[in-house]
Amino acid sequence: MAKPQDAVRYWLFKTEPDAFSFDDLIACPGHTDTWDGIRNYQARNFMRDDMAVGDQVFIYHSRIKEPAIVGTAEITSDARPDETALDADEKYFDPKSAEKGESRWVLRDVTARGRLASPVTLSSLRNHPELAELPLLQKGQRLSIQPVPPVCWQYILGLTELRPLS
DNA sequence: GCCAACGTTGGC
DNA sequence: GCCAACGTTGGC
Repeated sequence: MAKPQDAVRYWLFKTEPDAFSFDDLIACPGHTDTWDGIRNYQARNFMRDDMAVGDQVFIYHSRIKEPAIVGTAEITSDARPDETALDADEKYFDPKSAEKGESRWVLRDVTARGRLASPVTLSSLRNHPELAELPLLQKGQRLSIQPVPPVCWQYILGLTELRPLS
């Protein structure tokens, strides 16, 4: 019997598609890119401490007319320092990290795995009492990286077809 | 574009 | 260490 810490975990990553969309991730070599720019301690701690290679991720498009989960991805690297925090030309430059010469933020590689046949919108998620525990649906939450309870992961995948990428 | 919710900063 | 001011997020 697998120990709990060996279990695959599930996550939800938000992104604003105008800045970086699921299709942008797919367009990367090997469907893989670094998930950088996380500048919130709780989100960082999830990424640094609680994820493992092989964990599964919903990619969620935020700040658009119909926010929605659009695809899945997989964590494909360990955490490493997010050096974009040290570069004053970067959007997510962090003066405090630069001052120390050491980034306090981390990133991981993420690889796109499958596209949802139809996006599962935020408003549709709210229609399912089975998803009451999903952090995304809690009032006032705005973490860009959130855990997804395994039961919710399975339930959401049951709402539409997942088409694996070649 | 508005604004509620929430996180961070910095003076004291 | 408190907390007011400020900045950001993200649904609507």
